Amino acid sequence: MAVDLGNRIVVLIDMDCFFCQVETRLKPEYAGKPLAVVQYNLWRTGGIIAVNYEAREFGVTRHMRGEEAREKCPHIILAVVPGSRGKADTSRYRSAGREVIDVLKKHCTMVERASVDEAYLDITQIVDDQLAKKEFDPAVVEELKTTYVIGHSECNVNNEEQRRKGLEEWIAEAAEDIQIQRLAIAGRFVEFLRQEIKETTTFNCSAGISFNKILAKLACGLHKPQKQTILPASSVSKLFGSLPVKKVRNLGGKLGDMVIDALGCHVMSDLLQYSLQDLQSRFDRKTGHWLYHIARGIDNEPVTPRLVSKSIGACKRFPGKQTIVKVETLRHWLGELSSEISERLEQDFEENERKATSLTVSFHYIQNKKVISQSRAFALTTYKQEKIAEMSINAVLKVTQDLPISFLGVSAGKFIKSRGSENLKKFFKPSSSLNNLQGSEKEDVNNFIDEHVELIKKLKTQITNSNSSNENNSETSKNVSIPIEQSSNSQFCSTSLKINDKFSPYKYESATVFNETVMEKKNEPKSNISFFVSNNAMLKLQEIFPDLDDIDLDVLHMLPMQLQDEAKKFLKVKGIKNLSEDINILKQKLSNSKACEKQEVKLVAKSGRGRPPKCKLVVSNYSNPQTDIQHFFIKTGTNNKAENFKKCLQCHQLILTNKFEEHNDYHVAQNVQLEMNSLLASDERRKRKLSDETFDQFS
DNA sequence: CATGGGCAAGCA
DNA sequence: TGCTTGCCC
Repeated sequence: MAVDLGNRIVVLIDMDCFFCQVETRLKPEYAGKPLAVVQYNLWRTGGIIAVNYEAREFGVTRHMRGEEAREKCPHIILAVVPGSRGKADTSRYRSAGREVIDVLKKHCTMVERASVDEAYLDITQIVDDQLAKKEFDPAVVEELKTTYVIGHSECNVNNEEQRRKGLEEWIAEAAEDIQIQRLAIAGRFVEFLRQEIKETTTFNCSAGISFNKILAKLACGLHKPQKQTILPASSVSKLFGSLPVKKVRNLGGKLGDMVIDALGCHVMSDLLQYSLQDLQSRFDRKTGHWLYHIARGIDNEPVTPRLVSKSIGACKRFPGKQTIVKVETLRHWLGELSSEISERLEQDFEENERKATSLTVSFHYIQNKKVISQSRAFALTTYKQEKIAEMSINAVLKVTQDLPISFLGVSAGKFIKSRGSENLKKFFKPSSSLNNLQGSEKEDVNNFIDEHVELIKKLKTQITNSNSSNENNSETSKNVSIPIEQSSNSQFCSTSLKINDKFSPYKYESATVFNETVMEKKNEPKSNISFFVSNNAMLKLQEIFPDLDDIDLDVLHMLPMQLQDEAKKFLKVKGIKNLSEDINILKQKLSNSKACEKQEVKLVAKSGRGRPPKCKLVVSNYSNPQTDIQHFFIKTGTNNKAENFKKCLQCHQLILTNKFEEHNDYHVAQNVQLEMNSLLASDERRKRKLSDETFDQFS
């Protein structure tokens, strides 16, 4: 029978025993041997946080101490998480996780980083495009070399014969079933992705392929490691007939216990007997609604494109005898935690061009033998370690006085884009490095300014006009842009500024020497400001001149030769007439989008091979993707009629027809933003040291 | 004496 | 904003 779970194809990519793989890449001699990763190793040989599959054979699991693991498996290797500032530091795994994300984002625009080693992908468009382009060929079965299909082989067993037989049995029905075709094409694509990950990072992973996040996640876990699993809609009911409630994402904790205890539901299909009203009365409205639908395999949570985390934090527990009782000790640890996040925030600023604006200090203290958890949040105006530490210490002491402290955490979040506007002025204004420039360089810069000052003023006027129609003082805004090019193989020509850490707004006071950061072209001479030329990026003139009415000559003097050349090229091909046309289109777009609150107009230089570059305008934004996009979605429980909705081809959500255009703008903007981020980040990473890492084959 | 460190999101 | 829950390794 036909089971409709919607038209999305959602994938979860999940690295196999990730921390173990990272350690094995560093020390290839670990390959093939039982291995666990522990945090700390003084007390009972540390706590195990990851176990490889060789060690699992011996019954070693997480939640064990290193000691216990040694009892079960005497030859086990216990790799210790690096220690820094007196605490475990997991940055090694975070950057390894980024490598994986970098591979994924090359092949898919809708990637949501769900954890350090997991990502959800919405590949609906990719699959349907492929299927539209080329008729389905059952021979794809030959490319599904590590694919299992639920309902056609036993779960939790990796048996090649069974796998192959089940797969062929399933594919045999493909001719009459478009959903089989779609999933098979998806499977082939995911095989490809996993192979790409393997080749570029050495890491193995598993994947789940289905119609939504919950099912993809579920499927992924059923044939680990190094396998991928397709969960067709028609197999859901059978699977749920024996699937323990707690195996489903979000039901692994207290809610799952409540479902079991209050309803006596032990497997998912037990939930089917309850009506929506039943569930909503026993739980809250939202939870009841979710339970009712998830019991039927329905989950509408969209894959929200996001490659970076929303917060950066560091914390440490001080259990038992280690509880902090002296102010001195408190100062020490908050100093260490502040130091770590300060460093990580600076790095994040480099990689992601954003600034955290909020700092939250969390702490647990003990009063009357009870642990009390509290947190305090502040505006974050500096990344200076001393300031962060001072704020944190004051906040904690104010509450705890002399009470013992068992936990400390510092976390920064509420990021805003740091490009453009006043932040750059801050970097440059106090700079004394102008003196470091050679005479000829100065001259070049001055010529550049003279040549283009009129043009810049005109641009400024246009930009201001465009912005004034949408004045709003909200600090968040929305990304709205005009598509630059649909075809994927078209060439773009662009230049973008990249500020390295010495330019951080929080460090500029002490920055007198500027490091060079040249991306893409490795042998370029050193310069004060880094930049890159890419074949598919965009020129962002306003980043160079954030406030065109208030150009600080010192700023312009600092422009490197390469940038000047690029800028000249750009400005020569740039015509005001062209620009004003684009601004008109832009204005029209903006007036349609009431969610757009604060715009920044940027120039995008586009050039095809053998034809002159052309300019387009892009309005870029500072926004929170979730909150913005969700306002377009259907509110469940409202009585909207089907004809009022239109389906979005990008995220496959039903959108209110009258919001559709706005919604679409969102995606366009998001894609541009993602592209920019990805370019900046990958170039940044390329220059980062990888020397201590080895790329030998993982077992 | 004790998995620990780390993320995201929901709720009031 | 502060607190809790859930999940990852």
